[in-house]
Amino acid sequence: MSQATPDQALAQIKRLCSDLVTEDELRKRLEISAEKGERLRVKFGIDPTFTDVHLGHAVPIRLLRLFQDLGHLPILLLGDATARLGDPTGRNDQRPPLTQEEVEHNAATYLDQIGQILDLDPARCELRRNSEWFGEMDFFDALRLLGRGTVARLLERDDFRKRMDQNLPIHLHEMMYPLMQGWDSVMLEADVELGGNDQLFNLHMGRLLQEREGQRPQICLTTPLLLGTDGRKMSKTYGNHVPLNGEPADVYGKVMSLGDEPMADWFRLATGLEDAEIDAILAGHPREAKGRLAWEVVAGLQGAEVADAAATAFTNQFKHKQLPDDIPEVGLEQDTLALPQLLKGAGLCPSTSEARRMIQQGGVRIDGEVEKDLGRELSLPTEGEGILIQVGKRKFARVRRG
RNA sequence: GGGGAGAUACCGAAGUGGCCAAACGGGACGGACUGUAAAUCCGUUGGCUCAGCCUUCAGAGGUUCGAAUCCUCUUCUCCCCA
Repeated sequence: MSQATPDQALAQIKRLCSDLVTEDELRKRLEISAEKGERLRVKFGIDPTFTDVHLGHAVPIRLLRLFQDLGHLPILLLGDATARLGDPTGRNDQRPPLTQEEVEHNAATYLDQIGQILDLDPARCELRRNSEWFGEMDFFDALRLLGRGTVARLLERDDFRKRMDQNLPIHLHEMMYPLMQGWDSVMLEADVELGGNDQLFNLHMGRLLQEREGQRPQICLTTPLLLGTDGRKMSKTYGNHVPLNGEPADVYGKVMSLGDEPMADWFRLATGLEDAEIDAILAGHPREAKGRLAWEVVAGLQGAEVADAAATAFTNQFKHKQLPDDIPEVGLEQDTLALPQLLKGAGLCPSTSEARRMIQQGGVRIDGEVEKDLGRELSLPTEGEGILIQVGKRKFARVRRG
């Protein structure tokens, strides 16, 4: 058990919270836990429907970590059963159902990434899968569970409501999700369930079902949404996410491409810094603050050394306009070829049309010199480092024959 | 089972016989500037052997000199009624 008093713990938890149902219940349960020396069972579920976990997903995981540090028991629930049905959240389209193999693969990848934040030691964390109980359920059990919900109640859910308004499809099995998620809480006898901002409804369902089963209803905690680099909700579909397993340089760069306004949120939700320190940083120069933010994010995932290296590389490349250290080398089969073809062949542009645009807009450099001639023919050297080609500020390659 | 509405490029959304490779907004990309891959401004945003050509507006046919636009069938979605 940690040294924090229940009140201190509550304050730390609330700092990362958007909704808390209810604060009184949580306080009481923290007090009882402290008295009896019992760990609270804190559930967080994640459906292994795709492979990348991003910084937005990390917010509830950080909160889970906080509970762990406060001496409670995180229960990481892999929704392998729910994942196999397809995931209705996020986008308005349902995701295709996955095979068991895909689910297993995703689950393994998830654990790797989550392990960067949470201590997965079995003594400190319970790892469960909801196929444990859903795998055993027969159709009649399922119907009984479905009977616990009503259409009107389900339509209260924001996501469903919106789709109704936009005349978008809602599939029948999607109605199962809140119920399944709620049933997970029953089976796990959760004291607390965490989730993103959009999960509040599903979390409530857990309370409801637990009450009906004669359990103490869980406390629902949602974390604020971390916005993506473009200010919209962070999502892989928008391409505005920062993947937890991304290249350090890429993660660092993505954080640097953030606007100034969202920095405060990012500091609070994506780093482990204290409020006072964050305020001090934000009071300084925005450029320095963002650099610190990027450093903290990378360091939090990969450690201080990696973060230092990423910071140095970034400064060199963008402030001092130096070449990056690791420029990919590409070998092409032709002796000579026109510039647009070369850019495409080297993988610097997806099409020759795109390549031509880049050239015309002055975004292409050959050995450091801007080249605007579309018809420029280049002969590739067979030896040595090759021709240095640069497209925009971020794409580099050394090209030679091979 | 009946009636109605709809499917447009990465996303949202115009267009309803030629002036449409398709307005506009977002995103993305390039350039300038800078405090950074911030902000702002300018530009680009189907492909190609690129002043020309080729393939796109859910899919398949058809009408027409000419179709994203009209007709038929198919697939999918939404609404109303039963």
